[in-house]
Amino acid sequence: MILSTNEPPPCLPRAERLRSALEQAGWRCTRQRAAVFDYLCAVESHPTAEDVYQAVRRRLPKISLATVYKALEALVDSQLAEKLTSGNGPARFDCHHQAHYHFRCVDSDEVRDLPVAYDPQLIDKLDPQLISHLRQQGFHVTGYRLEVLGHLQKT
Amino acid sequence: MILSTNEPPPCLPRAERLRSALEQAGWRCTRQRAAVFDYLCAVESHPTAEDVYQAVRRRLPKISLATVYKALEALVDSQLAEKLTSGNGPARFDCHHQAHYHFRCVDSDEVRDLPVAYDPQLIDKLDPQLISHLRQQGFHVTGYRLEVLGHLQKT
DNA sequence: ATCGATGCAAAGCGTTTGCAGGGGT
DNA sequence: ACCCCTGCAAACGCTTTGCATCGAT
Repeated sequence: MILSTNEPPPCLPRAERLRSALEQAGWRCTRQRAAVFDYLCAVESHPTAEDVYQAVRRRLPKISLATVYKALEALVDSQLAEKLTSGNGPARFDCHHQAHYHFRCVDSDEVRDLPVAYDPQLIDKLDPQLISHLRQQGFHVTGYRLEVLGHLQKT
Repeated sequence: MILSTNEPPPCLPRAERLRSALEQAGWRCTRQRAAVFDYLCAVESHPTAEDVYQAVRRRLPKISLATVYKALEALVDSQLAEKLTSGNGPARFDCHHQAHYHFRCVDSDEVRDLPVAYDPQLIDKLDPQLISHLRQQGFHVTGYRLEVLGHLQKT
């Protein structure tokens, strides 16, 4: 969430946050996973697994695409990253751990974060009875996902 | 949109609506496409291409899966159906032409329509300046997509 | 009669898996 | 030393494509 300024500051440096989150989820902290995480944190866009592979290869020339996929899986499982599958093409990955919204280009499938505060109550605002109404029908609501769609001018 | 009662009544019977929409988009109206459309309109759930194939096969035993994919493409292109790609598995298809929201089961990837009125102004309500702000940065907003996430109890 | 649509099979793309060897704890 | 992780290649699931034939207009 870009504009949000009242969030707690990151208590741990990135490397420590990575290690503790991975280990808490039962994964080891390896060079490959650190390189994938560093790249994800460094870019504005939300790259595909192939994008990550091409970038990380410059630092670790022997890394394989399968390892990138497994590193991304470990990061997602450790809640350090999110997997975005709404488009037609390959999945995209996002390391911003605060809940937030996305803009998606319907032409290129590119994704960007939106500079708008995330509203945890949005579903209730649509219809205050929706969540309890759904629960009665066997739907247990855990969250929601909002994507703004449109065209992103190529520059 | 299940609960919406103030929408215009369908002016044309389903078969005519199908034919005119397909032809307007430059597609022919064939038995296979009609069978796919009829099935999509008949079910509550949002089936995958494979689901459609298995169902339509009972009416047209010689239809192929490739034809189902091409029929679905024609229906989507003719605005008679929508392709839902947000999950991890195969795409799902939806023939309800009114804009609406979905519930998605994070376990099974099943999708259902939500009985809540679609709000065209929702993005403005999040932040009245968001759309013009995005336009200044080269993002041209055309719409949005909202999915409620949760668990759907198996019955 | 024309030209798009069908059905079949093969290829395509993104992703996952099996496995032998390597590296983190 | 243990066991997880890596890198390679092969398999996988979903979707698209090439092509000869069929069928809608």
